[in-house]
Amino acid sequence: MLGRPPRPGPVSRRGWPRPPSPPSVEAVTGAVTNDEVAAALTELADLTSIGGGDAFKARAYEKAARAVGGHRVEVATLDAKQLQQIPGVGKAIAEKIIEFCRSGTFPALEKQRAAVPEGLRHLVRIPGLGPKRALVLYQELGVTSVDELQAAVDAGRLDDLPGFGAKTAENLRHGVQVLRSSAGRVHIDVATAAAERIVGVLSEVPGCVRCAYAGSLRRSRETVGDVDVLAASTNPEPLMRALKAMPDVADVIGSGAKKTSIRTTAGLQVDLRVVPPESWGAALQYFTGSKAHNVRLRTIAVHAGLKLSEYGLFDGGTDELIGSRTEEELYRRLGLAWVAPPLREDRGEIEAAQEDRLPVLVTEGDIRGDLHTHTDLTDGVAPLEEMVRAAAARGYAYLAVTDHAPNLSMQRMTTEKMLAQREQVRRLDRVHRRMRLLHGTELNIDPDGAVDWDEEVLAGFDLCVASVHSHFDQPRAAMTRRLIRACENPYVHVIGHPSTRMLGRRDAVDADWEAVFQAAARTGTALEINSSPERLDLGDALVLAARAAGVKFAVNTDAHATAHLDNLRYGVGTAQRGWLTADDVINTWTLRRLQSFLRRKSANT
DNA sequence: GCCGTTTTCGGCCCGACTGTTTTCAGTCG
Repeated sequence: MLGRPPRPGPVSRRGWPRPPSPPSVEAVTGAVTNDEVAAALTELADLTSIGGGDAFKARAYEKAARAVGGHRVEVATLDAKQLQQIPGVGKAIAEKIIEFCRSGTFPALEKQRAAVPEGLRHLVRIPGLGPKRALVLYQELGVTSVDELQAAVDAGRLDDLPGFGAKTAENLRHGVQVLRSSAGRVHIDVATAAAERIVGVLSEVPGCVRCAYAGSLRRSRETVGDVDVLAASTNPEPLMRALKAMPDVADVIGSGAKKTSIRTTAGLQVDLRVVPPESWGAALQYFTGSKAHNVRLRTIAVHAGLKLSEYGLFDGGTDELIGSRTEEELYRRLGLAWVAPPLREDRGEIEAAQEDRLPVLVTEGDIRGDLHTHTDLTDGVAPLEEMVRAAAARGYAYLAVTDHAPNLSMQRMTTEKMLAQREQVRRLDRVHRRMRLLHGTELNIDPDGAVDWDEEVLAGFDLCVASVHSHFDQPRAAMTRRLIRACENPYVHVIGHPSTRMLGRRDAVDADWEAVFQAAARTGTALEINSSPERLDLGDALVLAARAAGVKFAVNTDAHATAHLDNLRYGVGTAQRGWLTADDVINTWTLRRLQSFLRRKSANT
């Protein structure tokens, strides 16, 4: 299918996670998750487009992958007929899914894997490099990995390649850097899923007194390099054995009496430490970090004539144990209130804990509704009724449906479709007595800061989110003006994913954030904390700055499927890292207070 | 490969930007 590259040699297969083959124990026993099926279909889509296959076929696989990934029922439990009820899944894809659930792979996937070097799939993750040019690089230069691309760029081997000019080479160089800077780190949802699975298994091991994950994951960092799992037991051996025996362990990096390190098939490193039950609090505190926070704590201990380690808090002179069983005890003995893990970054939390003025952080339970969701009217995968049902099942008091507006033309939204949806929303609102449905939209902020539709149409929405979806490279002054003008629009209530960063793929836009925050605060425009694990936008540092400027926030999921509503926890984690209380977050408010905020916006500006 | 006020083929996500060309292909959202 592909032309042979001029430079023969073994194809590098290092570095990229791929579903286990032969199938894992889980796959054979039928416990294949929707995410795994979606990953296989996505891989097939990628390989198809890179291999120069039918673009529409690739798109069909992609669409099916998204639908499966967001499907509320485990597809492993469905038969062919039921599978074909999922939009985008027909006879052929249903067969592939069934075969995948049975054996962990299927013939079309294996055929593509054999035809396309695996590294090429990773090449197209470089911003600005798509399947077409990745294929050219492979066929003409034999490039099959990011490393080889970097070498080819550095050696000037792209210069003679038609269609690759100096600017392209420079863009690729920068793209490789962006990709590299995220190397080895995984998104928080992947790490959380792995950590919870492991904690679940280890907690069942006889002799396990306590088990939890610590590290940056417990602090709700946006990405994590590895997962730290902590267990308390007087008998570590069975715990170590249980971890090494888990089905998705790819290799054991090291294993001893106190610590075992493994790498999962997804390429994630997991460190398990087992401590005596009486050291639990000290160990949990120590392994949660951050390093900077712990350095401060140890300094405080030393000044008090004490010594703090992962084994406990000791008298500096006599080495007598003063405390070690719980974190609360340790902090109290050091004269501090217990500090919630997301705050432990040495960003003022030590002083606040000493003076007993730590914020009461917003929690997932405080959230009363989601203000940014999509349906299959635009690029979501679930129909309106399903999204509404799923939100109601979460016990929400309100839900805003905010499909894309016409200016994002790929979504083919029209005023007619929007008005028809509004009728549907009003009708459903009468059915769901306990949950108020708000009809909203996600407007597109154009390069000048203007948005879709005229005032008359905009005035008909209950709530408008407005977001940047293009022209990310505008100079700082223009981008700042653009965002401020969006804030000044009386119909814009929330700025969606304000920095537009994609973790590991795209940097935040360049703007004078201080000026933007002041505009948001002045105009009563909330800034979103987008809970998608690929965004988490605003990020914690900007949240801190915005809060200081008096900004209010909306922690939304931007759900494109019912399952995405569960991503809320990650947005809340970021809000906590930004020191936010429930009062800072408008979607913790009662419907009445929220509506008053929305109305005041129009009056203010 | 999916889908259908169209019933079995022919369309499917459209428009803009970028860098490269000299009229356009590739990429992105």
